[in-house]
Amino acid sequence: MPHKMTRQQQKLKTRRSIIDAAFNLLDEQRSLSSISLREVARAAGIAPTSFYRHFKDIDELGLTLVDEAGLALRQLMRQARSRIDAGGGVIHTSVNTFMEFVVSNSNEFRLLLREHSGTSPAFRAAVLREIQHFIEELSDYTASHTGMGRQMASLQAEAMVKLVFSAGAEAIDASEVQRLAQAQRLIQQLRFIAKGASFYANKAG
Amino acid sequence: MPHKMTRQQQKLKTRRSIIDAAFNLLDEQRSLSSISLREVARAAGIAPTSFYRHFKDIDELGLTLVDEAGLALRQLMRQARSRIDAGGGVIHTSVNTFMEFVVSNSNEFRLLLREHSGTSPAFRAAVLREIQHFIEELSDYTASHTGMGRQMASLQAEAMVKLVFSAGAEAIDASEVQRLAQAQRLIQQLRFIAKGASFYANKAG
DNA sequence: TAAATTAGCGCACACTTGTACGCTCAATAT
DNA sequence: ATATTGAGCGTACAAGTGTGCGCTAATTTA
Repeated sequence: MPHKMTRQQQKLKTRRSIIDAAFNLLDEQRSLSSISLREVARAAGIAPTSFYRHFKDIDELGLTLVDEAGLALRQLMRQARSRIDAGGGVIHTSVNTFMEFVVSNSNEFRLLLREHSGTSPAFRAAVLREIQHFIEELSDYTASHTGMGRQMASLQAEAMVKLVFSAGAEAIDASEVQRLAQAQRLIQQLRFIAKGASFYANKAG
Repeated sequence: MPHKMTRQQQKLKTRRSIIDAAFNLLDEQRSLSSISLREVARAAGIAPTSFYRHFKDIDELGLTLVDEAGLALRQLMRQARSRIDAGGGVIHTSVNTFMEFVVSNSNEFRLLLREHSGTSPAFRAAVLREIQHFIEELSDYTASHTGMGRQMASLQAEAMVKLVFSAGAEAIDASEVQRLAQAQRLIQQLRFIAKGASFYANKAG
């Protein structure tokens, strides 16, 4: 029973329920471009026209969702880094953390995955920014921890992130045991890259 | 001026115009789930209801498109193999061939790319089959040409194919010069994997 | 030649969609 | 205490959708 609420608080609460409703609609069968304004409004418990009090478009809502999902992803990265510093292999820890994210925030990850190759240029660009961010941080980490040249580190990080996302795409529909097997494969593949990159770094800079 | 035509020929011709119309609708802004039956019919120059004489669903048409795109991809693979046998590095030749495909069959590739992480489980499965096929052939090739164990070859092939598809996804929206730079990066990354895989293969089998 | 088949069409129907417009009525500002 | 604001609602409309039904006209079969 909410006792009192300022107007702004109430508005924020409604906005949140719109966002949450949209996320819940984004299950394995729906994408941003296939959910309608009315559908979201219905799920959020407001009139269709009230939607406009919060977002000018369905696209504006979509960008908000991408941002939120990207934020969750960045939080994951921080979490992974702290675990690494606490011990445990870099690759192993990162992969496990990532897989946890895919499972526990599956709708968020699905959104990023889908809109990465979706129909909206704006959404694609937004997701790409998130991934670039991801690559950059990993690249910095690698460069500073291995003394590898920046260009090599960047190549390695890009390849790794792409593999991780691909694996995540498969993991999202997989069972627990399939996911574990996939994680093992991924870890080995990332080691290929790490090994190969360090080889070429020592050889040709 | 077509002089005469059997009924079957005429029907096949109409079917083809439906398929072609659908492919043409699948530009950078549209996906299978966002094109409507009426839209396809309009583009094909037939009445909406005539569509049903050829496909029971829009989904049935979708599966046909995925199959056709996959077929084009397989033809590409054959072409790449023949070029390899004629000399030139395996990786280099494969990447160039693939990039050519992405450019000259961009709508087909886009279809595969998009439906790979799309909303329809049936489409996803269909695309996955095509990719698995791709991986398997590369895996066989690697195993027989390097004497590497099947499991290692499979891991390597999977990683390579995933990287290639990721690069293709970026190449499709890129300019000529960007594409060339991207191809260079990809080639180097594939070398990482090849090097890493052969290292682990010699070490632990 | 007569009968059967069938690709393609037009009409109709019940829905869903985005959004313009004007109202209410509670929270805020004056 | 009074005036203003603004979140949320209901109504309405034009446009689009998938698809059932029955017709035509030409090809195929008998």
